[in-house]
Amino acid sequence: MSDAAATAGKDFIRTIITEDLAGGQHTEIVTRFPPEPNGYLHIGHVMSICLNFGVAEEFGGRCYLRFDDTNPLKEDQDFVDSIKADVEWLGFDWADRLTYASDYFEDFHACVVQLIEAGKAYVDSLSAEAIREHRGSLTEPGRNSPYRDRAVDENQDLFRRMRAGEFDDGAHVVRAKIDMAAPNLNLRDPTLYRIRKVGHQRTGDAWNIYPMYDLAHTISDALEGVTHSLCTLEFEDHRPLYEWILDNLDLPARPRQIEFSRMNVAFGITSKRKLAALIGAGFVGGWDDPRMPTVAGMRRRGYTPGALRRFVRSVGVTKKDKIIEMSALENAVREDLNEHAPRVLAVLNPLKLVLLNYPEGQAEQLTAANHPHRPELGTRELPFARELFIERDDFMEDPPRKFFRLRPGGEVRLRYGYIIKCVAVVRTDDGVVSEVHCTYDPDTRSGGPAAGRKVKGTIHWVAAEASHEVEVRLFDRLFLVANPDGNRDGGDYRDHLNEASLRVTTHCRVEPSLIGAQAGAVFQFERQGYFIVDTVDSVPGRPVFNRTVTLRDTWAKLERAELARIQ
RNA sequence: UGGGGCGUAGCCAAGUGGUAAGGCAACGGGUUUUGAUCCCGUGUACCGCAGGUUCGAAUCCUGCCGCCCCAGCCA
Repeated sequence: MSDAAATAGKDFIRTIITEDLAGGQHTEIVTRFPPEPNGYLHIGHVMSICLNFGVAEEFGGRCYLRFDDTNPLKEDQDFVDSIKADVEWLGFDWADRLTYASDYFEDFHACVVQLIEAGKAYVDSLSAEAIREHRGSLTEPGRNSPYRDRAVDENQDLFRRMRAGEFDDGAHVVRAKIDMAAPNLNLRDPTLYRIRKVGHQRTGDAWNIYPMYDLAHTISDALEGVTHSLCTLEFEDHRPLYEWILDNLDLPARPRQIEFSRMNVAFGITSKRKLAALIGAGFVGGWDDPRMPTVAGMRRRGYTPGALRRFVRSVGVTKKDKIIEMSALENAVREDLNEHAPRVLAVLNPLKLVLLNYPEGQAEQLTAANHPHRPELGTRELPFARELFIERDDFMEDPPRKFFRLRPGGEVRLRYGYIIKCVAVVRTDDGVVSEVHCTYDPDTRSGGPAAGRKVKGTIHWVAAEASHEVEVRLFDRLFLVANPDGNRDGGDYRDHLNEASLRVTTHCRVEPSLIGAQAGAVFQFERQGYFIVDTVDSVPGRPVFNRTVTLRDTWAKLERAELARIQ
């Protein structure tokens, strides 16, 4: 168990489960994660996955991965595959508990036959519009359908013929007979089955009718022996219907539905429809675009399962609407990556640096640690030479106060190498600095006689010859406002798109050890951030890097504060 | 104006009658050949508001206010 898990405390759901176990209501806990295969999993789903699989793990129970495939119009096998891959990647194991609501189509059908027999369900032949009119409104009760009191035999016959495909879509529907005046709209004779003469990705042409969510979900839970059916707040209103179904059918178990609030992360959206629209409009490259809040996107971005699980754990489970600040997610990512990512030297925006007193043609290898706190991760050799590249941002001709990187006449240490002093600047015709000339102090090499000499700053570098040019992609938030989904002022989420969310740089320079990096490998580019070798666009010998997240940057913060002060 | 939920610091979140944990953020400081990491330290949160019960209430009662969800043959 991680530290985060240990300090997270118990949420109300785990408290209920603990009590149910202690009180003998259950001897084993069974949960399920029931996605509809109609889109990619996103950060919000991660919460539900971690809760359901996590609870099963912690209490020694079982968790089903069940696809809620009751609407063949919207669902697709591709999504099934991506969801399985995502859950697995997050580190959860459903073992032999991979199921589909469609596995139970025959059971749902039998249940409805049973309800009809008991006079608790009927075939309605009103049109969809008429049913809507009869439903009433939030403040007015509904009216009974003229078909509500059809004879049991007629209902059975009609339902049989619906299944047989004798009617067109929309001709009939079967409804639960509950109460058209119920204040809870879900109880105003909810639809249980509808005709849809379309093939299903798993059952083919076997069915002409398909069950609705409430029926399918409740019965599936019961058939699988689910003890705690955990879902999000918007289903709270459905609980009375969930219980009505349980009460009126002869089922092998009685699950309890418990609702918790969804998790939203600021500056993002999780609506599948809107995410799909971003792809459709070409604003992002696909479901796995590293800027997407999808599991696939975050994976490609370099977020790790450990980071995501840590994050979810730190947020907690409650019933309060929440929008978590990005910093909380980034903190979890940094915590995880800091521990695991090997350090490496790379220059994002190169500026040529020449060591005037370093012998022409000389070259040497400097030893660098792969991780500052984990010596067992070893060291590597860094080629050093007369001509180097440093980060353009690490040199300023006329720096502000407290800038302790390189400046004319100033000294700085080259990471793992020597202390150097800037003696001259070369510029192009239009005045931009093209080269920095320095001298180095041979005694200050790491491990050398004057290695202990203190200078204010240390900067990273790469040898000019013995380094490689690579493409690096820098990402920023997709939206400019914290709650783009909220459209408080009638605005649309599309009005808030961050046009600068992707920056591609092709002239970055990395140390030679990186050239053979495997796709998916993660590194810390010292002083800059964490990067992953892109799994889609990298080719052997030519890695493309995605920046997962920057390092914390107190200098940038100082600069911003200073800027704010001046203005 | 029907029903269902929720309201503890900027964002999360403990707490369930005995006088407000923790994390993130922010702000100081120490260590540091990553301005990273690590380590210290800093918050009067009128516990949505107003009444009430009680020796004592974030916790119990009443009223009010604010926010979210529901009128798919979607899930």
